[in-house]
Amino acid sequence: MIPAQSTQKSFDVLRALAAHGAAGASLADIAHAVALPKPTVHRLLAAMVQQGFALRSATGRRYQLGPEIYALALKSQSTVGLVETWRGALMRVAERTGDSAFLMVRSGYDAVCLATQEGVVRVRTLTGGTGGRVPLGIGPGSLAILASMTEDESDTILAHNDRRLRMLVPDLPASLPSWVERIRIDGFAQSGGLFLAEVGGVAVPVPRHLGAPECAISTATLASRLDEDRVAEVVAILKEEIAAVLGRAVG
Amino acid sequence: MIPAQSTQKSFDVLRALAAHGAAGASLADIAHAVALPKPTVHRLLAAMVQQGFALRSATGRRYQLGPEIYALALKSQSTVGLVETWRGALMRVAERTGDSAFLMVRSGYDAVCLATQEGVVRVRTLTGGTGGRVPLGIGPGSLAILASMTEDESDTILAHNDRRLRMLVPDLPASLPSWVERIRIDGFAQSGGLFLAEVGGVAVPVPRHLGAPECAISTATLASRLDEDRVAEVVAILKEEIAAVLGRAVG
DNA sequence: AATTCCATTCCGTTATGTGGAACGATGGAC
DNA sequence: GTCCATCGTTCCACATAACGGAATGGAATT
Repeated sequence: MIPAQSTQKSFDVLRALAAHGAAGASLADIAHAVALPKPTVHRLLAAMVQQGFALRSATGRRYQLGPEIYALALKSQSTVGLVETWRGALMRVAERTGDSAFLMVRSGYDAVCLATQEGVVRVRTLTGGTGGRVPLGIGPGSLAILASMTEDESDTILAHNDRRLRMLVPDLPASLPSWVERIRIDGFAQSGGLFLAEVGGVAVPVPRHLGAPECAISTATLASRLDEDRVAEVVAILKEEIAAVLGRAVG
Repeated sequence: MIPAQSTQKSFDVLRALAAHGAAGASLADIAHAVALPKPTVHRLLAAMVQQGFALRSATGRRYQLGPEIYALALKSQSTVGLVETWRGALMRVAERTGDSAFLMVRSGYDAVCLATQEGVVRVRTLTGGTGGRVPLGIGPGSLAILASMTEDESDTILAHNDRRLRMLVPDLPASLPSWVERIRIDGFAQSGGLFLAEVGGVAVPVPRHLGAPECAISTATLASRLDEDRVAEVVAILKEEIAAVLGRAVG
């Protein structure tokens, strides 16, 4: 494994802070979320507060993300650029399909939602909106991202995520890798209704280009709206809009 | 000092990544910026790339901030809320004064600029725009933030930043603490033209409220536009707009 | 082809983080 | 007002995990 294990702990704490809402989280909450003893988390949080990565409430019993994260994000030109690049496509997809559209990007072993465009039809999604995350391996956007990598890469990630995925979805299909392979061939991913039965979605991977991370454009809508013909229709729209942004055909 | 020293190193690396532009930074660049040996930085970056906090170019020789930071920022409700809260005030300040207006917030030992509203007059500022940072102790916004803390706190921070401040401004006034004390009494801070001679600015601290971090609203303009009367005028406008947002008088 | 700069791996050393246990603070119930 | 449960904080002996100098491998530049 890659070294710098103590670093991981801080990162896990950051994500745990993000996962809790505006109300913030107590030390015990976070310790539980990251499965580390309280003294360890206490030490990490103290350092993070000092550096502006975390914020303590006046009472001192609640923590939340600090302004440093936001300030760094403002300087993350490549990601800001990515969002700007695709916002127009999301708007057109939402307009043309009537469903909600999402920009999903790989971040470590997760897919995160960086931008959303609500359509006429609004549903509760796996990620729960902007900034939400899903382990790579579940959800159309997430699967499309896996399909945009080499088989080696996606297999490694799926192996790494196995535990987490099974925790979320007990009856996980036996062979995700072959499912991903199928997506590579088809050129799109479709929600299997595994997680939220009423909700369905479609995603098309964005072809790798100039140092940008792996990403995909996806939609979410009511499962009942997604018969076979409609899937083909939505996929075509996604491919058109991606092609329009990249200036070349997507296939 | 607070423990978790290895955590600090990752944070320093993140800031170094942010400081470099869209072009990214090489391993050697970063190692130099954070004053750590290459193998150490290499290890940290490997972990950060794996977690999505950093991004490697296709060639593998350039690093930049990854999407994880942006995703976390989207979930930093308190900071997002802060920016939303003050954006209107910035617009009105820029409108009424004709100068540029800034929301400055404390983040660790720095003041960071979270939002900007350009006025008719545009100048180069200390922070260099949204996401920019300055050590607490220099610049009107930064000084106003110090003035909004207890004397103990501001003195501790000034002592901590002494080295960095002297590096930026060789002829730093002997007693910053008493200058800050003065700002507490006056209720506003004014740029001393220490850094950029042609540029001047004014800042008013936002009174501490409901768990929000220390912050201030500041303006920047041509030094020539800032005679004594004008300073009083701009300060009055800042106080009015802050009061309007907080729903109570400032002063 | 030679040179320089940069990234990467190795590995013995030790500084660093670790976390159980004990303590102290806080707030809610009665 | 007292008791109790929960949470946050400090301490410290211990072992792990990070460290970084030196050597190696690659890539770009002359």
